[in-house]
Amino acid sequence: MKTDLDENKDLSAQIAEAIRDAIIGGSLIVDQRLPSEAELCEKFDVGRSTVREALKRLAAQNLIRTQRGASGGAFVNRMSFEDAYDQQITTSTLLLSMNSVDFETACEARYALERSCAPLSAQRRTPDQLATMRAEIHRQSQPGLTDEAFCASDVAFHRALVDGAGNPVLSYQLAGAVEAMQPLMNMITYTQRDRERIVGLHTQLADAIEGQNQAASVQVLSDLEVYTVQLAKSFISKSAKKH
Amino acid sequence: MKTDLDENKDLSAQIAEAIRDAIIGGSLIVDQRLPSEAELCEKFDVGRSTVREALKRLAAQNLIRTQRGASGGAFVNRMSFEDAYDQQITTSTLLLSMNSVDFETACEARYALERSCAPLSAQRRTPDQLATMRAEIHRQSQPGLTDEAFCASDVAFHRALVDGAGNPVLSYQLAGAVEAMQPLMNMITYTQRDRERIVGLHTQLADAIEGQNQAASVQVLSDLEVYTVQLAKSFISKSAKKH
DNA sequence: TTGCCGTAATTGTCTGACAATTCATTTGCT
DNA sequence: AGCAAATGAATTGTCAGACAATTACGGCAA
Repeated sequence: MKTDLDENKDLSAQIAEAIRDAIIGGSLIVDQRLPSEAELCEKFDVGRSTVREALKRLAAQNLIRTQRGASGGAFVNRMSFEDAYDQQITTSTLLLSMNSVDFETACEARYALERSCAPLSAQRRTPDQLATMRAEIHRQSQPGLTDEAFCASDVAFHRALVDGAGNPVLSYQLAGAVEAMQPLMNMITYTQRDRERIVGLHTQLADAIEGQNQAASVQVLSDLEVYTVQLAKSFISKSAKKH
Repeated sequence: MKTDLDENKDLSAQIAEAIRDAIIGGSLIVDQRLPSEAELCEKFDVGRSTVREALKRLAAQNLIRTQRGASGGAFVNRMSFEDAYDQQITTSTLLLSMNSVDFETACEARYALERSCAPLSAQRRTPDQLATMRAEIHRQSQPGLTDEAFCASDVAFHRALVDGAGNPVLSYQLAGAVEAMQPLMNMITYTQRDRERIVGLHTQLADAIEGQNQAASVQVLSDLEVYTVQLAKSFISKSAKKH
């Protein structure tokens, strides 16, 4: 564990970085116990609050967990796929909302990534995943569904598609792209006709996946992208007219 | 800013979450100043150390920055693409190293994602990005290059390819996939013959991108994936034999 | 053997103090 | 008047000490 420092930053940031490097570099193994706060105080020659702030920084990144009591302490956390999903979604969402990424750019990225999963999903999707897709399509056809619920179902549908590729690394990478778009999609109001069209495309997609037709699955996703962009454009021009 | 709490967690975690939600939800705008630590103490009715630990958690996620002095304080940070890159890479690296994701799975994800960028890159790559690709190919041909430097150049080459798509969201998403693979790739030793083969494929890829040949660029990436997996397999069996 | 209790270790929280930094204001000198 | 230096106030950074809460462990008694 390195104990030297980068100048001009908080002590707590320097200490957090040193420990972080030790974890990433492998000198601290998963589930290994870090020295107690008191020991870290001595080691780095700082007060306890400084050490604690450093540990909280690491905890915020899911790098460690803490436990109270005797034989408690801070332990190196195994980075779970679930934790990684969450971080990725938070980061992606903020990135899209705070950098005024235009809808088209985000949409292009999302569908490009999704198209990379489609062929794999056509090969490998489980019956369960296929059933999820069908169930979400059914939900999307229900009249009286709020726009928000429609969007949520849309996300669930695409999640199932992505998970169908059976590659957890892909699922993780895609989580951000798909979920982070939801706030943007939520701003759109869907007419009955829009929904019918989307449900139609989703059905085509599910059919392609069920029939293991890779080319068709990719093609439908492209169609869906075109339609989504068109929807967003007409929605934007409509709300511009109201002004 | 919500002040209610989820039970059974640290106070500092609850407070951090409340503020985080406020930022994500938009009640706190970019560059807006948070209340001072003293004010937050009153607002949440906790001690100063608790508030500080909460703020450090947020700082660790690049959600806020702090400044000392009068008219200092904590300010909502604009999530930059650069910050997001870094977080992505750290998370992805830990995910791969701590979950014993097998090489083939990681590789499949990486090339699937990269193939989704290739057609766009063929359309839009700037001369500058093309020049970067050529330069890295040249570097990779140099004899006497260490394996590590060869890998680093490989990453730079693929980064240029991905950036060629001209979609910052894609670049951000891909950063993790490409860079997080590097530690895994670094474990492989490349013979002269291996390098020649890889340089050959890189050249084909650069040619396809230069000639705006989308289909070819995708095909070369598939070839590269097959070859990489084969390399890794033979390397693994070799090091198994040594045991 | 089993259950209870006390002790020690460790993190969680609070309080108070001082240092360091930054900005605004005032003071003093020319 | 104008400018420079000193002063003061607000704020975060760090430290020290105390106590609470939680947990593991060992000893003791029924």
